[in-house]
Amino acid sequence: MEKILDIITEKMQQAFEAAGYDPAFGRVTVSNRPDLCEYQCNGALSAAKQYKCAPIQIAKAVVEQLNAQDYSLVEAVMPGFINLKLSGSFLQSYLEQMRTAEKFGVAMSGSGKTIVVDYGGANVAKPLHIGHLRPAIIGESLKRLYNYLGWNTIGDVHLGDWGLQMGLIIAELSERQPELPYFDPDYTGDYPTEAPFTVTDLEEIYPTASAKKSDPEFSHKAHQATLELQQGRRGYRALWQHIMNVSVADLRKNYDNLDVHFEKWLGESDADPYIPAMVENLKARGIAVQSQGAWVIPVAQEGDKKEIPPCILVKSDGSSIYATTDLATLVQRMQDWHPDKVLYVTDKRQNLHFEQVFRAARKAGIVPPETELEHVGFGTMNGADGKPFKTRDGGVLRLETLISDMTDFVRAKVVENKIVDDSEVEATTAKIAMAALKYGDLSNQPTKDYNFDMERFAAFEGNTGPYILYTIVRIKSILTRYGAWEGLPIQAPANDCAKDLMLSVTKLGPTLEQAQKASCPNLICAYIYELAGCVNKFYHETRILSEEDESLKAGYISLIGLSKEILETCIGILGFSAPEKM
RNA sequence: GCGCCAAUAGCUCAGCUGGAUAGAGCAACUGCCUUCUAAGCAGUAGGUCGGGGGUUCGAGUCCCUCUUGGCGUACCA
Repeated sequence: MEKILDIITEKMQQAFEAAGYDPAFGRVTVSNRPDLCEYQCNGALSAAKQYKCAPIQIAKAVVEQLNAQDYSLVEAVMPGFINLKLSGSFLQSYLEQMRTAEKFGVAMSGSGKTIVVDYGGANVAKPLHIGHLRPAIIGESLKRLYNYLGWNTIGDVHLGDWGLQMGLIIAELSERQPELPYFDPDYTGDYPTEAPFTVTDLEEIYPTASAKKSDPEFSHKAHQATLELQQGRRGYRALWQHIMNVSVADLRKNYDNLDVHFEKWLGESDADPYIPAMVENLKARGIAVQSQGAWVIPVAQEGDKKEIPPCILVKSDGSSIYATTDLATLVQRMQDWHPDKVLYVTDKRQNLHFEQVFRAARKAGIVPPETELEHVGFGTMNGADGKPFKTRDGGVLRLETLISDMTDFVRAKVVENKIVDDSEVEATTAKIAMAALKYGDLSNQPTKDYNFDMERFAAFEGNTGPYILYTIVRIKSILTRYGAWEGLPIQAPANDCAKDLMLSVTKLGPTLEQAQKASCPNLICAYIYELAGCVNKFYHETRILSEEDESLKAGYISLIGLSKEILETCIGILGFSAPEKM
């Protein structure tokens, strides 16, 4: 469906033209003075200079050309604004179209296109910690958004399973248990099927090893192990497989708990087979050159404001680096999936890295010009005090712990409210906790740092996930009492509250479109907060079930039913869902 | 050093290619439950939009500069 703003902008442009002015001035925007009007056009103010006359004269002339039937208000006011209010019948027919259309008439801009969303970034051998929350939540949400807009979406967790961290673990293990056969280069037998460690062990081994990086001897050992692993040393590969098995099972469980699901569980290691041919090719074509002992792809361009270091393809010790695996991963993705777009959701500190990789990928011809590459760099999540999130003893907080803390906090309130049966407490709690957590994160601009404040996010009032859920639950309660409501047609607004609600409903399409364009799920949060506010106001001002005029009542029901559907669609895109009661 | 980003109410944040009186939430105070879930609604109070210049009929928004903070700056990811 065409957006309302486009419809009335078109009419405004025609009016400008008919009045003898450049139609380009006819852009209409949502009003910033809702007390005066619903939509406004400021074009007469801009046009005044060009036509050397008072803006109000232009505005008046344009207004005369507009068809008053479409609006309940059309006026030119000083100094030259054109104020518009839509007519009730216009809104009614627009909403009725939305109600009956596929996906509420939202334009399927991604129809026939494929996008790869690279957003997990979990490292094998490390449990998910607080730092993995944002990529998971934001990535999942963006993926669902693209999917809603018609794209074929492929979410790839892109495990960190091939870099130095693997070498660090192997080196640490070799010091702790040197007697294991994995470390005996002459060993030719089969390796044990059982891993010599558990997830819990790994959780302790990696940080210990990582802390030892400053020790030159250990560091060298870890780098050496990384190289040998990548070169295929048998024992190391076997050990690596153990780490993978133990770790991935745990990661799946944790992502499932977050309701985050990947279509592909590939990792850096899966890109490895593509590396040798890619490197040889780039060397042969002169795209990769030697520099300071390494093979690099120069990516500096004319007009760079800063010096962009070259993209390192092969380190001076012969091993690959994250740029190598990212490029090789692109080779694999282009070859297997032919995406129209590849979207990376990682910490914003990797901005430069992706700039280098993207440039290198273009230069090397790995990614054709028509395939879009985008990096969504999100900000850091800090503690409630604004400082980096740490546990009391200074460690990194596990994601599991964070979720269970949030769950406990919410459960206490659910129990206290006594609205749901004992048997439903856990399921309801889980939904509310997920809403609190995800909405709390997603309602911030992705690029900004923000403070994670559990009490604020899980608060049952204000701009929070639970508030949105509560609004939905209230509507559901009425709809259940009313009975079958799905086919009821939309009616013209009965009062101001109804009209505000209807106007808000029409903004679904523009919101989703803008959120996708800007990679900003927070726009969806802001939208449903506004929509929920309109619903609650309407709910408060209108006796719905006790309305005696059955026809009027049916109109109310139809309107809140549509509102509910839209709210649920939006929270589905954000990655959570509403319970029946709360 | 160079580059990127941020600075708006006591706190956490919006502010859509410059436009009318800078908006929410929390915290504070005040109303509204014999009526569909008060996890709600309505209202009061609170801001030299970091400082200073400039462009413009008009600047939180654009340009310059300064201050403060965060981040990045080839062999970690």
